[in-house]
Amino acid sequence: MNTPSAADRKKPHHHGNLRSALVQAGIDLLEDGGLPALTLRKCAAKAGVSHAAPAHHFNGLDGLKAAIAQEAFRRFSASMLAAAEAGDPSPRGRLKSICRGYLHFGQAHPALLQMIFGVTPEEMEAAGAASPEDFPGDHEKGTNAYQILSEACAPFVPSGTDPRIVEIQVWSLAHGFTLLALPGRFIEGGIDHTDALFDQVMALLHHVGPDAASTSP
Amino acid sequence: MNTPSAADRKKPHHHGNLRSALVQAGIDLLEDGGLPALTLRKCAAKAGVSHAAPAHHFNGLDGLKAAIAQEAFRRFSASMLAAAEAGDPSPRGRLKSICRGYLHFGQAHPALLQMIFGVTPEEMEAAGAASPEDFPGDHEKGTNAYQILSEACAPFVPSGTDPRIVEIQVWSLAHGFTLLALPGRFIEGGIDHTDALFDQVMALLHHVGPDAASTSP
DNA sequence: AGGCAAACTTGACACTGTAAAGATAGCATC
DNA sequence: GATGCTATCTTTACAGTGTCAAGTTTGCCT
Repeated sequence: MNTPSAADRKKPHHHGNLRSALVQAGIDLLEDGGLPALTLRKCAAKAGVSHAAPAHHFNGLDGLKAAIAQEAFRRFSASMLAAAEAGDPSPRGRLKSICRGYLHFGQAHPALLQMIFGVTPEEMEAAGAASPEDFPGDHEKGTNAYQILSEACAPFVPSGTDPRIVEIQVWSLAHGFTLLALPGRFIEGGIDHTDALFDQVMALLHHVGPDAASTSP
Repeated sequence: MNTPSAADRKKPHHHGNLRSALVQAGIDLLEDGGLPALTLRKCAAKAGVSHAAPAHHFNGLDGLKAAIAQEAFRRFSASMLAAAEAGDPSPRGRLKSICRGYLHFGQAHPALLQMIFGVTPEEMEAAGAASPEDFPGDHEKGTNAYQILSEACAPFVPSGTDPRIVEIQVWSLAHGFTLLALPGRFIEGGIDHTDALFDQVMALLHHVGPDAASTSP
């Protein structure tokens, strides 16, 4: 009662609901301007409130960053899920689609990806989460990015082995390539060229799983 | 004249050579305290000079960050080279040693790795380099990290294919895992546990090479 | 109606990067 | 050797940042 279930819909007095407005403002700032453009005061200005208002909704700048990372993670998960359901429904096709979605999200929203995977322990603590596990919310349905990946990897896990091995193989490959191919970074070339290279690199996954070399995609 | 061969030993008047002292101070700051602890003024204080001194040696904060990234890249390369020469000299052993060196450098110096691969175009421009290619210096010998990796990958490149495919496969896998296994991030467990997991994940590389890449897509 | 807590605002402070102008030291030239 | 010159630093100042403490408003609850 005194604490109205925290994550419940709050009905703030002045502003409709500042919290999500500030998060969206922060994402906007972030998308054009990168990390250094994300500022408490600019977010406040963009939302039309005083410069100290964000500090009450989030636990300082770290809290805002964590909240933005959570929202970005939500969009990231949705993006991968959409890519999975739009592509080849076969197990291998689904896995490829997810990895492709991973890459494309990174190309389209580099700052958000940086936010998701660059969140520091202090920022997570500022958001109220102690361990990285329970941090990115959305444990409920299959909307968590790691759950999506995990389920897509399941058909390729050899019986009797730890599923996390295959998962991390896939995850590392997609994550590493996506980061290296970020605009202006270490892998040059346009998006189309990067896409072709990505396919060739991801061919390594043909050898993942029990029926590895035998099945043809 | 105006630029006395740039990288040459300068003989500053007051301080021995401030430039490298500032870079080292920045690395120290970075190693304990992370990115937000890296500050022009703190570097200056640590080097015993005025707070505005660094701005003349580097092109503002971006230039200092770029210089630190270059030095970190140099150490990173040396670390991988040392790991390669200390381990199994067989082609596959050498490749594994390099990847292991990649991981261990990330565990030991997370902030430096973040610096190396997080350097932005603006920072590179502030350092005088226009494209990411010519940025991290040390093109001369085999001391460049990418050259080291490239040479280690060479035995596994199928004849007639682009060497960069295998290189990026290996690079993405090692890079992705290293970043995900950074302390306090997404892959939990102690260093020993992480090492074991790393070996299992890197087993994917058993399928890299001429016979592997011949599979039809 | 009265109080009360949450949602903001206002004002201040320490710290940051950056720029302009002044001091200092080594070097070259005459 | 004296003179000037240039790079190296220092000093001073300023705009912008996050954060804290206090005040003000607003809506809800008793």
